[in-house]
Amino acid sequence: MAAINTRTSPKKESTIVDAGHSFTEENYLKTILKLSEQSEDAVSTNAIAFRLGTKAATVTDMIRKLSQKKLIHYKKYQGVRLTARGTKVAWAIVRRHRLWEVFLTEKLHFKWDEIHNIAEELEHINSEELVKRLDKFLGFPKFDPHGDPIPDSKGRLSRISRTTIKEMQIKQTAIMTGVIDHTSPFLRHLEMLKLTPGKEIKLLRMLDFDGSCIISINRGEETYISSLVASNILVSIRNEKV
Amino acid sequence: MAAINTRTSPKKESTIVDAGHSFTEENYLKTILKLSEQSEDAVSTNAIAFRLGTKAATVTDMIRKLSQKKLIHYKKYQGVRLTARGTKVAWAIVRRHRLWEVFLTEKLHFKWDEIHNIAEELEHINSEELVKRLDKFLGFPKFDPHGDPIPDSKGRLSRISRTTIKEMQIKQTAIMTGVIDHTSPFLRHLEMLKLTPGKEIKLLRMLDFDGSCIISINRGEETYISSLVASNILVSIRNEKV
DNA sequence: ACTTAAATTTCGACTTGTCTAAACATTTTA
DNA sequence: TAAAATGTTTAGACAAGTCGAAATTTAAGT
Ligand SMILES: [Mn+2]
Ligand SMILES: [Mn+2]
Ligand SMILES: [Mn+2]
Ligand SMILES: [Mn+2]
Repeated sequence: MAAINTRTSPKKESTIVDAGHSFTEENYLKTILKLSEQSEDAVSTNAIAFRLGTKAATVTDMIRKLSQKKLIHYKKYQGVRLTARGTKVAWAIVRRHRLWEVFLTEKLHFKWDEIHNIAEELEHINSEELVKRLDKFLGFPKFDPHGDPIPDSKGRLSRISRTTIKEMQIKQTAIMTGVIDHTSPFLRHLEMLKLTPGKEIKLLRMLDFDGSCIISINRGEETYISSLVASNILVSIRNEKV
Repeated sequence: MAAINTRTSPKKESTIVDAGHSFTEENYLKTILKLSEQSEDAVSTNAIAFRLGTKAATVTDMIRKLSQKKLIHYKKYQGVRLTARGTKVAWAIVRRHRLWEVFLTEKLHFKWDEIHNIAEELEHINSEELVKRLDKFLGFPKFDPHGDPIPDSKGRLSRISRTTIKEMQIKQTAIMTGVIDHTSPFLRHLEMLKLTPGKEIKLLRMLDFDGSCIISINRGEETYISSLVASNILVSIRNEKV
């Protein structure tokens, strides 16, 4: 299970600011960003190791390196936080990932559960110009196929208020704008139900004893979804402030 | 000048046949293919080292590895040749490279001298399905932006007879179908002259004392090109057998 | 043939990214 | 607050890819 992925970019061109991170470094940065979003606390060694499928010892080494490069703040045993620079670099990677995901679905017609792994590789192609042109080619999309926001070239990202179906009021209407669970089985299930970002969802009933929901999609017939499914679907309710 | 590029693909999916070559291995295979095309002889260690910007010692190591994997034939001090399998793998990489080049020019509007380095990275994204869909998206192109043939998914490639302008007869007409020199300065020079694949070229005069040529492009006004330029432009003359 | 010269391989050695086992620090929990 | 559990770092090793220097082999020259 050795998933090695090294690259010492000899890119002398590219942006002066921040070029030359290996595949591996980039994956660590992205992972730390993801984990940072999930809680205020510093990100733990174990959490990183788990998400990356490596061991804690390995993470400690990389943490040292990233810290030396001033991409993360680190004090022994205290976990890590991205620096301003690290944050910028990490978002740039996420931007590339999500733009490629749009490309794969919109242009190559991949299904939304097939794109993640390919984008996981494409995101490391490190050319400022490539990303700029890809963005334009795709029409400057604001969200990826899973409903996640794509930061613009300056790192600004459209934040919209999102809750799960579970938190909706009965008879309330909302637009589906994303998923929490990104795994293939879940995505395929949603596709089967024709429950994809952009659809209008009205919560008709929520069953007391197991929390499952009856909804209508685009004002069509009633659809039953389990509590688990409902709690993994993100929706935006009109007229809501962030 | 350490241009490292490692990857041990943990791809368990993908084609059963031939997956799981590192970036580095792929670059060696492609290089050996290129050098094989330039002469009948076995490819020498030094030639590979030179093209890859590495040292002979390094090449010897990789050669052993590739040989062990049955991708090349190798006897000490005798140079290497691709096996049937190695040839297939190498052409698949070339195919990906050239398809991405088409994408970069046709869809992202890169100039033909800017695409090589980016394609050099994209070619290693190893997904059968991705390449298949990209090919379709691009309309199954037969040639890349430099006029080089793109093998189809079975490895078949359209061979057309090509010579340089220097070998044309006076008053003869031909279609530009490629370049020998692929460097940026040369490509930019040709672009400035509007001398790109597809153009109709008529050789009007060839000067004796320095071999420079006067040609017309698409029946337009006369254009002067040096002997060096003429010898680096590939053309196809109608009604010629391979 | 015998002696150079050139190309190739072998021999340590270094860098990245990884792992296991053992040591050390911080938290829990009784 | 002291012992136990959990989390993190250190130490030693390994595979991949690379290099310089030295040893070998093949090719050339006379
Ligand atoms: Mn990745
Ligand atoms: Mn996504
Ligand atoms: Mn390459
Ligand atoms: Mn090309």
